[in-house]
Amino acid sequence: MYCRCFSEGIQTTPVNYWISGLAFPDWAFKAESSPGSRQIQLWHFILELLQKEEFRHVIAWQQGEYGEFVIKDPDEVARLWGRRKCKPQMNYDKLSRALRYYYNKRILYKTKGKRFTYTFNFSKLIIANCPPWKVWAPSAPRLLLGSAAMCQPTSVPVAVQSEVGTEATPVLRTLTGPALPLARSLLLSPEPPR
DNA sequence: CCCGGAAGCA
DNA sequence: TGCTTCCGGG
Repeated sequence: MYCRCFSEGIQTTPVNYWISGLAFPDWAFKAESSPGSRQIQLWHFILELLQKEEFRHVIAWQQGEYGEFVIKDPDEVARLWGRRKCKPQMNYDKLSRALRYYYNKRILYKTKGKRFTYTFNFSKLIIANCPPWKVWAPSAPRLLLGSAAMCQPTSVPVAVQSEVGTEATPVLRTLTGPALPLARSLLLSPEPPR
């Protein structure tokens, strides 16, 4: 039977994604970035929900750890995910199992003690989806601390891209506002907490 | 709730 | 490969 649920729920938005007001590289959201599967990825979908204000009562970023988010309405998130994937029997139990598979892939980790709360590992997410032609040569001087810094995100503030080659910490000092968290995530997170 | 093994599916 | 489904266990 033909499934038309793709047209329902959340629409697929084009370019320029924003997370809590800061730019996020568009290639990180492209399904083509993940070889082998052109289906929508769960982490992609979660990011999509988080990006939209109309779902703030369902899922939202949490103050505190950067990348930390809370699923305020697990049933609704599962319903929306099931709609997108044409799996009407989806529920939070199954969805959370899929999220748990991200632990070993280091895309997500659980914030223990906090209910329905997970944290994105942005450095892993970016390095895993950064196209090869945008990854700097390994022979290039190790200017930054983390492996994610090998990437050159397209939508990151110009100040980061241009000055990132000199010194890391002065750049962070010059950055203000919402750009800071991403810069910190990229520059100061060599390896995420296990 | 949260975890992760196991099997199955496209 | 990236889930989906099911489930025993903590």
